[in-house]
Amino acid sequence: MEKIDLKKLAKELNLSIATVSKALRDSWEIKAETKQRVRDLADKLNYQPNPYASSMRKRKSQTIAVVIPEIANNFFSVVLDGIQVIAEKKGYHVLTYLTHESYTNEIATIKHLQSGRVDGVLMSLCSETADYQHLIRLKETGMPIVFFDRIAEIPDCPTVTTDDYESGYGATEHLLRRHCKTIAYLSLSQHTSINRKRQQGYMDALKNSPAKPAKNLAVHCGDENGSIMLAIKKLLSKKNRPDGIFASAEKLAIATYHVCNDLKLKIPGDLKVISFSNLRTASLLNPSLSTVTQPAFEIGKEACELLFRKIEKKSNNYMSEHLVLKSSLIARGSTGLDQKLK
Amino acid sequence: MEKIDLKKLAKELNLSIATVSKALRDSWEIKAETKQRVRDLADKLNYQPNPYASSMRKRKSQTIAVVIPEIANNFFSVVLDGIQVIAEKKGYHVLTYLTHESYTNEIATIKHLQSGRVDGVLMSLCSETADYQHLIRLKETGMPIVFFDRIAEIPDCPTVTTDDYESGYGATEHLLRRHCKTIAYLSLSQHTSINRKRQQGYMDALKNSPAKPAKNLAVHCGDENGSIMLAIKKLLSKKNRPDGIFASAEKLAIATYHVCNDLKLKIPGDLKVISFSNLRTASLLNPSLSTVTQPAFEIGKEACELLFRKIEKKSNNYMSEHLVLKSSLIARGSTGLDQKLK
DNA sequence: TTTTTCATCGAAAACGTTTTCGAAAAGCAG
DNA sequence: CTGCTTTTCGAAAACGTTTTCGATGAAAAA
Repeated sequence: MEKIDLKKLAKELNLSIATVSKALRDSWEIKAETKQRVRDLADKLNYQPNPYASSMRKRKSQTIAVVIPEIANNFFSVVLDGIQVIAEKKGYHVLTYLTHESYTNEIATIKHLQSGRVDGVLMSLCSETADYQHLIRLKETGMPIVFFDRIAEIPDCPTVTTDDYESGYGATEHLLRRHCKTIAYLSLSQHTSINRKRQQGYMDALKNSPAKPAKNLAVHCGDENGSIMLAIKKLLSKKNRPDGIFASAEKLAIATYHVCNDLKLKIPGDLKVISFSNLRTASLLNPSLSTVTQPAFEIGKEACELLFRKIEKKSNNYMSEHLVLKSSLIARGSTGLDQKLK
Repeated sequence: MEKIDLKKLAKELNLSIATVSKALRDSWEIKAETKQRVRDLADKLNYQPNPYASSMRKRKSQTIAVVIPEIANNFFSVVLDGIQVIAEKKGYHVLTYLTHESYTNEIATIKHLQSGRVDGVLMSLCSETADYQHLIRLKETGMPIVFFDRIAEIPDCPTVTTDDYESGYGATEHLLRRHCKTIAYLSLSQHTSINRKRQQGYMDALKNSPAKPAKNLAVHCGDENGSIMLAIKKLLSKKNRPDGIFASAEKLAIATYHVCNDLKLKIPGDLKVISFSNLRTASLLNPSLSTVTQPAFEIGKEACELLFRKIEKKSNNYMSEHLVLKSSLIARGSTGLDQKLK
């Protein structure tokens, strides 16, 4: 089964390579009968054009890159699903790169992306990233970039986010309404854009509360399981431990559940918990987990569509678009009324 | 920021393109001093070789494809993680394609892969696939293919699987030991390789049981949530409904939990449940879910390493490798003793 | 000195497309 | 029949690399 290319088709048909090429892309220069002959043989021999030769000549790769911190994560995997759906519809191919929350990985990946391997980049920053120089350089090469969720504040870069400030405010307010007196805010890193907004929402909700809780407790736990468990265990072992936790990432809530099991703390009796999460099993947990759920699939789709708009006509790259989708707060057992007495 | 290529470097350095190219790949033909000059300028101008030009000339794309049914799935996303880790280590790029459990999608994707876009393919079949002609054709073009989990029985194709028969046997045995009298087996599709083996294990375990349950109940639920819920609800509404369920996919167990909530059935009191699953929150569910857990990350890594062995030396493609990893059965609350009386 | 070897580099072909431009043939009007 | 347009096709350049092979000059051997 030898590789079949334009030259072979041309020889077989007694045509030139140019004619075969044009026939296959349905050019008006070629008469209908010839087109049919070419297509028939191409189908018969199962001709598949070499995408790299085509990319080189057209200077378009029909490929986009998705750069994300991790893939084994309910949020990112669903976002990727949304991206794939749109990309496939457009006939584009998707290269994924994982930074594993490492800044140096992110830099290396971004640097490589200058090579022309892709026509555009969809990206969510890693938790360590505090400097955007590498991204600015990439952007200056003319590469279309769309950020989602963990965005970089770069001029003229479209973004797709959720209403993080409002969600943070709402989640905190929810805990306050459930009579929490001391509410801790848990995050992976203080560097990310989403953390800044969610934490600000948390702080403002506390400030505006009539109860006026004394202080605000923001704990940045790092992104590895070990440090997370340690930080939470330390937090919940203090004499005046919080009675409410607002986790800004799913794994923080999971860790909180485990720590509570260890420390024999009852949720929601001793501690109420609400978390940003896309867990499909949130309602089946013990107790069911109150969540702020982001529309991950839509985020992926919207970000991808925004990217294609950038790719297809660079004209409007002076007006940048910032799409903000709404998360939904779903109250469940983990912030329910005290069940200790049951 | 204009694109910088070999020609620009060559002109700047008063060298030929050939020399610059060879210097950058550290050829022995070029003297050390020249190499240094070239590298310095390349670094300074942030030169990134065009991968498509390189791919064309070398007839190697440094890219592999991963074809999977879905990505928003704990198992497949972790497998992908393992794949990415190995691929990145090898300097390879990863294209992912989702079939969304559709046979026609799978065919279209596989057909496109004949184009030379990738050097190898990692694949898990979609649930509808019962015919392997498209895969055989791809293989006959010389494309290295490694199957994992849902494999195709094709001669000389390496596979990475788990001990599905033994796990199916073990899970069923576990339910029997927990005094289940009527055990149902739930699957998405009867076509997949894993289903055949797991179901065989289930049936053999029933046959070898001293209690000798009357019949075996295998229910193929389809892969969409609607049909799954319907099938399970129907199963659990029968007069002589089963008192044990062995789910061969995570989403089947989730659906079972929801149906039990609807029908006011208690797990494990009225119904014991064990499931193939990679849920990280299995232990936090209500009740905690007994699982057969596959080593997803290792599956991804091993499959990818197998693929690279195929890519790097085609010599040993007569001896095919079939790797079988062990799943682990973790007994939890959902198959615990009757708690109805508590 | 002449011949051989070695070290270093460049010219050019090749990878498989796409596209520009010109050529040939055919149709048409005058 | 002549001049013009239209239709249909092919030659060749280009995309940015890699690699083969030959050229050059200098050093080593004769």
